[in-house]
Amino acid sequence: MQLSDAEWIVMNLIWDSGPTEASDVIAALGADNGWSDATVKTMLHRLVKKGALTTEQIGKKYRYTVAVRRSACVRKASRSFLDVVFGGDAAPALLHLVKTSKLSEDDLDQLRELLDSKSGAKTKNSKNKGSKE
Amino acid sequence: MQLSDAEWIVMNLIWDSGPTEASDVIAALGADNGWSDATVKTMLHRLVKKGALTTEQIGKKYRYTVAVRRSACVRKASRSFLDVVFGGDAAPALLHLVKTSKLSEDDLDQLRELLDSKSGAKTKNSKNKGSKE
DNA sequence: CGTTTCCGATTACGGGCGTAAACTGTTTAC
DNA sequence: GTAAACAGTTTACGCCCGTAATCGGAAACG
Repeated sequence: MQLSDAEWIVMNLIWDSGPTEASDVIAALGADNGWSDATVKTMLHRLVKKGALTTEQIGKKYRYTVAVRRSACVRKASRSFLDVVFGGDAAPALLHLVKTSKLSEDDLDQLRELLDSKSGAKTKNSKNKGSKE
Repeated sequence: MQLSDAEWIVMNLIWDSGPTEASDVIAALGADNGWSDATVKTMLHRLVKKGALTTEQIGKKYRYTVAVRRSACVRKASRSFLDVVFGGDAAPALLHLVKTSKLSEDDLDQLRELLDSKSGAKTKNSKNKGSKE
């Protein structure tokens, strides 16, 4: 599933909130993004058409429900980003992102753990590396 | 500077190779991407029009030279990717990318070092702050 | 009931993009 | 020097996207 920038905003909301009515999407996103009601409705419609959302009719209203897994879309977008900007090479991308991102101590710790878990099961502690290079 | 996917391919080549003639761009990218000569020429022209490339006439031929810094484009694309897909939150993005990427032991070590250097340990040896990314 | 109100569907429109043919001017080969 | 080759410029076209007005049917209100 291939989402445009604006569609990501809508999908992110519905992934976070669960099935949502159009009016709620409009309320939640319209003002914030400067979208008119019509614009939001168009996007919902297009998302249904492309299979990212489904509508179920609840009583007389419709609810929009995600039909694709967020993780799949994230994976696809990430892959595309890596391919386009970094030629598919993840390492420079990660170095860049880490360098340019604000990360909390907690974030850093989580990342360290993840790195270690990817390093065989060696559970080596990274804290004792050479201090300067 | 905002580059389309196809434009990234062209720009990546010229960033890597330095000033390049159209024929060389066509030779390097055309077959590989299934682009006709005309397609490559169109993209070069559009990149000039949008200010990403300049043409200098060397003798009777033209060379296309980058007019924007790669780092600036990478930064912009990364920012946009983070904003769109992860709501601007770098930490989940990094966790995801690390999880889903194949990384060599060297890559992992480099990342660990970088993480450590970002940790409160803002040691006074700030000699490597102007990294090029 | 008829009219207003909601809400989803249809239609619209300009711009960007991928793709590429056609045009034009210059250089080169016969 | 006239034709072929090359290279940059114009024009083209269909699709996606952001943005939105309008249509049409059902519900609610008076």
